[in-house]
Amino acid sequence: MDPEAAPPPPSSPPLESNPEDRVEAPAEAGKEAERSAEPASVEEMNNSEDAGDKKRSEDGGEGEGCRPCSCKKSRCLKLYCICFSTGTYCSELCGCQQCFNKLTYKEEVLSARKELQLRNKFSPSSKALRSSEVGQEVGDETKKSPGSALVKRGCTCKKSSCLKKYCDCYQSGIGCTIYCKCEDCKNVFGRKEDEEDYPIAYRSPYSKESLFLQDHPDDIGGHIIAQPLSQLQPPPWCLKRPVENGIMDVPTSYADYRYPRDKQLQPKHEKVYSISKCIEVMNAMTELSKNEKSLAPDVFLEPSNREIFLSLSADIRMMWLRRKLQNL
DNA sequence: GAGTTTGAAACT
DNA sequence: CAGTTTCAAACTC
Repeated sequence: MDPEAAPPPPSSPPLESNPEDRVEAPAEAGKEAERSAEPASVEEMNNSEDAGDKKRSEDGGEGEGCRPCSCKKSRCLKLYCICFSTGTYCSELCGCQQCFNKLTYKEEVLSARKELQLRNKFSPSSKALRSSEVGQEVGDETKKSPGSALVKRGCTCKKSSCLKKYCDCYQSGIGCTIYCKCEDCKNVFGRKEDEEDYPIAYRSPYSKESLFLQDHPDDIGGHIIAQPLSQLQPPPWCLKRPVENGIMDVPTSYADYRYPRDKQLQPKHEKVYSISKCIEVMNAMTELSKNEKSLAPDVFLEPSNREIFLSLSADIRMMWLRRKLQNL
């Protein structure tokens, strides 16, 4: 068979069905009201919806929040498809071909999901975590703790040393864990082998025994939560309580966190939230004027300011810093 | 942009 | 369950 040659919409079940089975109009044809006219064929559909000149913007469409895919052969009905794997429909942002992961083909999509669920495959994969929104449309299971799904699955990198985006953990900005089966792991966000080596401040607050077994609002399953190095942000759980005298307090809810407090942070804090790092990040903020940049170091004299500054997301960071500058 | 590499998913 | 193939994304040139 030639999947390139206008393969039919998948009959039920779509995933393993014979692609040569020609399928008539999509079952959810009624929903086609959204469109002015239903394409007569897949090819037409793709021509109309997946045209090469389609715009890729940050959001929009049915698959809002879905990271655009560009599947060619999977018809976006397999886990290869990032949109499908995250439980979202493909959108006009996607560059996929022969896509059936659309509301138009809801039945096919649901059928594909169901089949995977039967095989216990349709839980949010690591890919789901790459998406800005997870579990928009998938089952409750997905919504519960998507992060833990990644954690419990872990990565199995062999050649990338968990230093490239091939690694799900790395791509998600989290460290590898005991659940990972990676080889030669050098994940900069934390490594499974030598947990003792990476900064305590960057470790999960969970004890190893209880790791992944607890739910927490910010939990992504006990993984070390971190941002890409370029952003130099500490894990969010470090920010649960304000910094006092340069020592980051441990959240009360993490009372069972076993790492002794005296080992925590005092020296690490200075290192992680150093003035130089703040300035480094600030220098990259092109929107800041020279005048603002000259004043900002005064804000960074305060350790708590440094921590807040480095912890904030880029857009908020700017607002926060400007407010601080005004208050100087 | 084309070709290669990589790891996950699918298949046998 | 292990090995192989397929797939799409990441990466390199």
